[in-house]
Amino acid sequence: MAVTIKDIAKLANVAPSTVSRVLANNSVISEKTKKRVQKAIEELGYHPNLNARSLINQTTNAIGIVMPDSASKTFQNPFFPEVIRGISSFIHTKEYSLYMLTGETQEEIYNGVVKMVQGRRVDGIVLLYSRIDDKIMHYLIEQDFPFVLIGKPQNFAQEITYIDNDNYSAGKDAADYLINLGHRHIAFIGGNPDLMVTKERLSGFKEALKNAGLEIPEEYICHMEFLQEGGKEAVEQLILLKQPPTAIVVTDDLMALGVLSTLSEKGYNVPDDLSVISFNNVIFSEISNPPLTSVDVRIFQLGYESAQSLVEKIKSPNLLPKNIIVPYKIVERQSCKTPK
Amino acid sequence: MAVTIKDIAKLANVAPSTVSRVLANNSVISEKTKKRVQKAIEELGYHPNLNARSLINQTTNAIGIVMPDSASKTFQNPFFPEVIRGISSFIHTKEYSLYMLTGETQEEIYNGVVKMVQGRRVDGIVLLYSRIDDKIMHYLIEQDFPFVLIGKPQNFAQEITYIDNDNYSAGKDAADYLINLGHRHIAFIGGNPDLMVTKERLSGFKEALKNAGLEIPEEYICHMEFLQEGGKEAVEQLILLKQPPTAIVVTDDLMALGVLSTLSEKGYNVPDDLSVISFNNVIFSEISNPPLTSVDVRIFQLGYESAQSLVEKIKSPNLLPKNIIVPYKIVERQSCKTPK
DNA sequence: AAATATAATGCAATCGTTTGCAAATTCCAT
DNA sequence: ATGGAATTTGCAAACGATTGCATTATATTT
Repeated sequence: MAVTIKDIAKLANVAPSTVSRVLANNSVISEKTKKRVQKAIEELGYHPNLNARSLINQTTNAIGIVMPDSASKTFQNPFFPEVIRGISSFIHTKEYSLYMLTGETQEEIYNGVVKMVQGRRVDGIVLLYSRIDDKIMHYLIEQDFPFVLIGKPQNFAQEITYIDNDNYSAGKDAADYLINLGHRHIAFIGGNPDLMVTKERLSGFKEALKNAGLEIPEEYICHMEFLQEGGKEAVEQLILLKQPPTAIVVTDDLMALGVLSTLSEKGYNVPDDLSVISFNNVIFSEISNPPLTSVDVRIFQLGYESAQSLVEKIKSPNLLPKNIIVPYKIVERQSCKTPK
Repeated sequence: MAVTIKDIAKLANVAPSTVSRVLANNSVISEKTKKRVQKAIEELGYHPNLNARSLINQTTNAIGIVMPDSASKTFQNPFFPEVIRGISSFIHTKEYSLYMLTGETQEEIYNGVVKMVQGRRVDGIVLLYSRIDDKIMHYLIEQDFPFVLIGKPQNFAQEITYIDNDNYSAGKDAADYLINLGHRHIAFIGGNPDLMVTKERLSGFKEALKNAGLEIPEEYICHMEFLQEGGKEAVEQLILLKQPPTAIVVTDDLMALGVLSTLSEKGYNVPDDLSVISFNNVIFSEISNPPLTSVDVRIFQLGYESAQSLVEKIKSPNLLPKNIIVPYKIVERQSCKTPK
């Protein structure tokens, strides 16, 4: 049987309440008994039962992180370890711990979230994605449960604390980058169109082309899975067009990898025959062949800041929502070039 | 205020104990009241408070996963997301949830572990690494707390449930692979020498060279960080030797990446000037330049099986320990070749 | 030494469940 | 109708902490 506060009390010859107070470093306890109790704690190797504590305090000192659905696929994307790293890094300074929720379907995750929330397992939640019309987000709002969003919410932007890049501008900049290189036929390969990132980057992309007076044939816009295979499929379609693009904006490095390898299989050279720019600048974008020009969105910082905002929000629930926009930067490598 | 079992009881006009029993689907409750209670639960959107439950049941339905120290670095290695994916995938079928523990120093993690364990936050733990003389493992053994190890324990192998590859043989096979290609000067770049993986792969490596009657100059054995930089440093030392190796065994793909890029910086061609074989076969090993010949250790399966063993162990604590050896396979790509 | 003020401790209720046991209800046979 | 068994339900004590309030011990003043 585990050692409880009562055991300490008995050993130190005080009441449990006294022990509790020395644990809380309550100043009302005399130095003498404080010492005595601490010795007992030391001796028995006591550690408070966190469940009991949570029960009475209505607080857990844990935060939950919710991954997008089909975790089994999505976790392959180095984006996620990197955000988590950022989150971890912050919460560690605040003595919070980390609950992780994954799942294959949205339904499964939704159930996990209500269990977490109503079961009082965590004090707050960070959503690692922003999906259009997301049931989970609605639920959290309705429950008035502390949460922050990595990404931009579709609605209620004023009422939600979120951490994001300016993905619209980033999409625009990426496209402009290619336009400035002289490209006139630029395609877009995006991930799940229900995700706000995809949407935003796409509208930025379109805006840039429009400003430059360029056409956007419908077939130039593809939406695929956020994985290598997604990139592969998209490329296979694009190169069959009568007027294939000379450049592609890809919304995710992992997809870009698929693009690259498929292109090389089919005998195309990047960047000589086709330029590719992508997003996230994850660890392997510099080691691909050729190294990818990619928009660095500072994933770690997204994670770190989101955790920070969440903890703030937990501590002061009626703080006003805030939005943090993390800067991005195009890091140029060797996958883009002026077209022939 | 959250809705509790008492609210349900009041609404359904029964005692809390009755509600509890229908929740547990206790057969002693009549169909009629069961229906009534369920309706009330539905109506108020009740979900049990998990802390209260844990407190009385002495069980949490959560497992903890413990990362190696310096999480901020180590998490960059795709090995970890992939094990976690395996773990997640299993525990999801069992309605367990996931606690994640990271930290910069071993001390920090140790404290996290005792907090988790004594604080009764989790029912069991999976250690994602095996370190020589690991304080945390000793603690878990001493506390008789359910845990499993990914990797091979240094001692007590009989008393600990662990999931591992046969890293000794894998190291041997990797070296033999190079030997069979005709290499006579083979170096070894390993990660932290305190980790059992490193140790085992190294002894396999040595055995192979010994059997082939090859020398192993001391400078041929390097121990570095499990990161790209580690690979970089090692290479810089190796190429300065009067007799530089013609092939290298690297114990981790990420390090191998550093090896590859450094080699190419210095004007060496892989595999023409130097062969490289590494371990883990993580996602990017096929997209590096050149694609890496790597020993696939089935990371996902390591995770999946470990979770399964842990849950078994939690449910039947006096089950005998067992060891699961997951098969590995060398997947040949383009980083190895017969020396000139 | 008594009265009062102050500091230190303890009592007991509480958080939201579960569960052994007692009490109440229903059922059936007489 | 009545007794007794079988079926349902409720009471109350846990689980291990925290905390407002009462109480006791100590210090201060007269």
